[in-house]
Amino acid sequence: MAHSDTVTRILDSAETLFAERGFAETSLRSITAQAEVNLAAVNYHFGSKKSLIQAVFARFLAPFYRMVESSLDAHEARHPDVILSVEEILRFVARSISQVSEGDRRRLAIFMRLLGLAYNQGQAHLRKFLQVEYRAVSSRMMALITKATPELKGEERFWRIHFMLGAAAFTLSNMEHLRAIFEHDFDTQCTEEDVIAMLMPFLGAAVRAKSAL
Amino acid sequence: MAHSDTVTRILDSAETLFAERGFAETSLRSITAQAEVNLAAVNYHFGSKKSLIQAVFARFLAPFYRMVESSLDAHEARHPDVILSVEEILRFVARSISQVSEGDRRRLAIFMRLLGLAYNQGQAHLRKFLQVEYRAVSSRMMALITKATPELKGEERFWRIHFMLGAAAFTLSNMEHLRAIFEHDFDTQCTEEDVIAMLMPFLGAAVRAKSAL
DNA sequence: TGTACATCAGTGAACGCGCGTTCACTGATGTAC
DNA sequence: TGTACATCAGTGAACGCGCGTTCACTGATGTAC
Repeated sequence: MAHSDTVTRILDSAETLFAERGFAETSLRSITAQAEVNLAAVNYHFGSKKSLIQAVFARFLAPFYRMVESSLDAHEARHPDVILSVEEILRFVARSISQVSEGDRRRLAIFMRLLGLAYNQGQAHLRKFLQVEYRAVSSRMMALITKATPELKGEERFWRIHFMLGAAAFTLSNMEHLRAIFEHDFDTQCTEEDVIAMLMPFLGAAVRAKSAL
Repeated sequence: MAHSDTVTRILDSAETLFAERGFAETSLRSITAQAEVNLAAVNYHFGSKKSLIQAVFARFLAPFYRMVESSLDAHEARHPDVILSVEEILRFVARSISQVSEGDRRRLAIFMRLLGLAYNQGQAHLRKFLQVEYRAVSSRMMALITKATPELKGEERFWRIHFMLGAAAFTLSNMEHLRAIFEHDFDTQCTEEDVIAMLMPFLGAAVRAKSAL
């Protein structure tokens, strides 16, 4: 599947529309109409709607993960044996995200919405896709978080990681809508970067909370 | 709309299936088949699928909110002028939830899934329904949280409330799936109550984090 | 250099399916006189 | 007490629509001999 102009235009439109409406609510007809491309071209190039969803995801995730890996490698080469805090780990992730999606805010919303969907029942194909394709990076992240929180039992760490994931996925995937509410309530602008800057100490403090067990 | 047996059976089936699959993925045909009821009965009793969704939601939410209101009233009568902490507020909510959904775990998952959907674009009818029907309770909760966190600026409190909402909505709406992963990873059982017990100190510490501003 | 064939991106129209909704209808129960 | 009518829960079948997918086809480009 060489990246012809048609393929790129389909991916661009799918990215925008998925982010705006979600997956089930976006028809192939609306994607191909916006891309000014023939309806059948999606099935010709991608085979199915499911594969298109995965392709949209992969186009964002592959460079993102490469970025995380290489910046972690660089850091570990410079500072071997240094144990990162949760906030520092999150900052690595956030920096990689903003580098990969530079200039295009929607990509972050898509990524997070997909993450949310992947955890929903009935989207097993996405969950499987994620697990298989990106096992390496996510287990590296898990190992770092484990080092950063040695006082937590494994069970509680599991849940806290998912609480963090939830806060991030919910907030970022609904970013546009939440910002609209915010601007209505407070009559102030608020950028995505502002929100992420507020999210990090929130999660950092949360993960260090005294255990409930 | 008197609560005939048919109405109750439709609501019960819709509740189960919505919780298992989500709203868009659940057809009226599957609901009426499980309820052993005629397909047309949904439109006869509820008018439309949207109204059915709202009715399922209302059946859970109305007693839940009544419970929160009355237990807050009782508490304020016993201890006037006492300022509740965020954890205590959350405990009031959690207690009301488990009292309302007693014996039926699915109801919590539905409630949270709906909350998540309400914040998604394209589900404007749900958002509006929630805002209109339950303005009173949610503004009372907001006022309590504001009292509990006097050191926060309004803007940051707004975002932290939504971070909390996200962690709770994501975790609880995907509870069944997350517990399946957990049990696979750790070979241990884990109840919904256990997860909620872990979530509360997590959120309490998070909301008290030092401001990023 | 010219011809025959293969490959491949893209197309237009149609297919079958499942969906939410509608509608004319039934049969039981209640009400008026 | 009996009859005529109204109300209402529920039904069976169909409607129209939008969906993802398929298929026979076109036309351009590359390749073999």
